[in-house]
Amino acid sequence: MRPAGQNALLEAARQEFAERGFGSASIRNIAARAGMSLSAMYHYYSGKQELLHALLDEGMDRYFASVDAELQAVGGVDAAPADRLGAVVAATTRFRAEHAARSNILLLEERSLEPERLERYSRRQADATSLFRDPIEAGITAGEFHTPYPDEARRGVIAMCNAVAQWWRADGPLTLDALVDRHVELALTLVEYRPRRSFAARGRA
Amino acid sequence: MRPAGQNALLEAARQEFAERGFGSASIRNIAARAGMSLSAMYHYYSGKQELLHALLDEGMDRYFASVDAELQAVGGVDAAPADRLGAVVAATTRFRAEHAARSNILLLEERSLEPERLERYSRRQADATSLFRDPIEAGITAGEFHTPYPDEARRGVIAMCNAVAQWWRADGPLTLDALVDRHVELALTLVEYRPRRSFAARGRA
DNA sequence: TCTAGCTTAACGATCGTTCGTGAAGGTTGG
DNA sequence: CCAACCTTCACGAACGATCGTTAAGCTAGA
Repeated sequence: MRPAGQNALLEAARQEFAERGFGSASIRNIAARAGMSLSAMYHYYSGKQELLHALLDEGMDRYFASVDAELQAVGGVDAAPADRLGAVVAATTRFRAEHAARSNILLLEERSLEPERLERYSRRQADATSLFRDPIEAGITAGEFHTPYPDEARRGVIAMCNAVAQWWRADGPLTLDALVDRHVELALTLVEYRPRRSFAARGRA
Repeated sequence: MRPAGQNALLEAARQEFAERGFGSASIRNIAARAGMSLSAMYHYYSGKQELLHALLDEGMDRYFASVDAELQAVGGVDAAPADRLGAVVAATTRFRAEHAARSNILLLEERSLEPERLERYSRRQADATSLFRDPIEAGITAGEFHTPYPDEARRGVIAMCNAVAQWWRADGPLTLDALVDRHVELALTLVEYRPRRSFAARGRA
């Protein structure tokens, strides 16, 4: 369990970074938002960079946890490719919407990381990419996805999900549940999902 | 025609903003990159904000010019919806790739604009959105696009195109021409483009 | 007594901006 | 023709403010 002060600090930094961007954010504002003095912040984090690093790490942890949970819910790695891709798209869309500030920092502030920290972050980002790549390739191998461009389709699906953090609003006309469903459908459309017909088609009209 | 010093200034600011972000960018660095003193910069632009504003305006001008040219090439507003959407997707993809720095500033630095300048920018952004919306709705009306979710499909297409500015590299494995073709195909897949069969199908096998 | 948690005060650096100056060049009035 | 004047473009120096960071010390609980 994290100390309460540390949580307040992370939350304050998240808001400040998301609103102004890392460069324009001031650690004095962050400390004030967290209800503590500037130097108290230094008791928990050794500087502005480490604050960003902690935010990115924590955001990644949460994201992977969300996707893993959704993947397990549909049966894990043994599930059908369409179900796995659907789970990843659903979890990602939901995460971008429910954690917009977190997501925007993850997506936009990569360039503010110092080189050695960027390396670690890039590794985790590659892991996130393969969450989409694996089921798409499995679907193509299984003959259920027919897109001729799996790489570009994957990038398209990821971009569609990520963009949610920038436009979706809880008080908007579209509920999150509806959006998630539509994104799953659109993703399957993009990879040209057409399930193989069973040789013994049962109960046809 | 813009003075040479002004062009050098815009180019320098574009690089600096794209690399570090508006907040972390220093106008001293920008002036140095442009090969002039800090005060000389103030002769052309009244401050950091106006530099950003000029960049965004110039970027928007160029983007609309690119799309308009591509639209005219396929026949303008009278062209078939699929051709119009294809033209917009092609022009946008190409612009994001060929003007990555410009595009990233357009896409990421909106939040650094002061309120009154943001208003103008948002208006132009809405115009850009309707470049995609109009042909998609025309395609649905014409019975050629069958997606049940035109709004989300539009957002997906736009996000796919925009993401190009963040990942495509000229020295990568994928040529720009090939990427443009694939994006057009993927966009038409996403809106579920299925051209109406002619009542008088000619020359069928 | 020790330490975790927090304070105020201050450091040097850099920030965006402003000021005063002046060289160069064209324009105008006599 | 010349002198006065204006505009354009550029410079170095300095402004006050804010930046990230550090130092030294206080306080309460174990």
